[in-house]
Amino acid sequence: MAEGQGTSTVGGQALLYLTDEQLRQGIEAMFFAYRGFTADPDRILEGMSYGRAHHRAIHFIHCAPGTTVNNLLAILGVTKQSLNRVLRTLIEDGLVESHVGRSDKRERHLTLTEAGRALEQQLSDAQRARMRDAYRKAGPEAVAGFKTVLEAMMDEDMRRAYHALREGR
Amino acid sequence: MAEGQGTSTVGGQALLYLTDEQLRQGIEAMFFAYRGFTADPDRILEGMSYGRAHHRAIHFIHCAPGTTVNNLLAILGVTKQSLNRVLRTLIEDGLVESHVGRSDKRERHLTLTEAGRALEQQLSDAQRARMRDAYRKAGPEAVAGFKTVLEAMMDEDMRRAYHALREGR
DNA sequence: TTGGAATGTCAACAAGACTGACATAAATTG
DNA sequence: CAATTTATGTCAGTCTTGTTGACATTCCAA
Repeated sequence: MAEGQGTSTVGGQALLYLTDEQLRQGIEAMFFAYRGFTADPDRILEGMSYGRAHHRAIHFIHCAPGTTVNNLLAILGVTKQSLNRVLRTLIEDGLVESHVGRSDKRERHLTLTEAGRALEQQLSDAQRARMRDAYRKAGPEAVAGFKTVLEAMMDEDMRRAYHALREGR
Repeated sequence: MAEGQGTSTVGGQALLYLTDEQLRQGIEAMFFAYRGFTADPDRILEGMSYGRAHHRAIHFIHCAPGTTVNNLLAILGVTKQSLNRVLRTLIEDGLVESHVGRSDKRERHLTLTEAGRALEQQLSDAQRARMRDAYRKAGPEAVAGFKTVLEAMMDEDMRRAYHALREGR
């Protein structure tokens, strides 16, 4: 049990006394942890004229190869104009390929090229390394709790997107 | 124990078999959860010509009233010029007050005005409500694990800042 | 007392988000 | 078949928030 976190048991169910101070602590932990979470890929990307936006696109194209622009838009939660700028540079630079859809020719299906996969690997290696270290330090029960809380924190539609990605694999 | 998370016990210590896929899952959970985490304050701020940067400044000035610009800079991890723009508008709009330091006149000490405290309250109410719901859904053990992993994910200097805030209260 | 370090401000610029308008091509519907 | 809707791409302009460079003020130490 975490220190300073009041609990009691009513009808066999543990309850939490959540003070504002405890919630604030969680909010700040989230803020600082997210900075750490993005720090390594950011460092790699800086100087190669890419940013976090490119990283996100590359990540999700890797996860769902052949995904459409519209699909990616929904996952990333940005406008098509914004995504398009990023995709254009990635395609120009030969990291992403865009193929006209077979059945629906309006759609463009996006995949990583060999070079794209190499960069994806480099970025996700760095991010996974930090994640792995954190998981190791914290231990398996903490990791399970971590994922449970994160999922509860998502909006409904993001939770759907999150699970959809998982099932698609 | 979370599903699909292999564990074994060696010398009394639980070990994790962390596949790339499991780590990726954590990475995506972090991405989607952070979106949810910032969604409510973002909604409140949109239309009042403030953004996330203003929220962060207000949050940490509230936590550490009388803090200096330099101090805030270290916590937020941005350049002083970037912070200054945000502070200037907050001061112009009467949400933040800046007082020249007594002992060191180079320093400016920052505090929230009444109006600033009101906005802070509104923003953090929204964010805490989401946090509280997530904590309730997940349960006390999950919350403990959540905080443990987040802390392990921070950079060393952010962890220091995080603990310093806690002690200062 | 003088030069450097610390602190904060102003100006200009870049990345990446946004909106709105519009073009094109393909699919769908009446 | 004609009209509409859908998926995508593009241009122009704006906003937020990050950056660097230049500079003023204040403090401190040699």
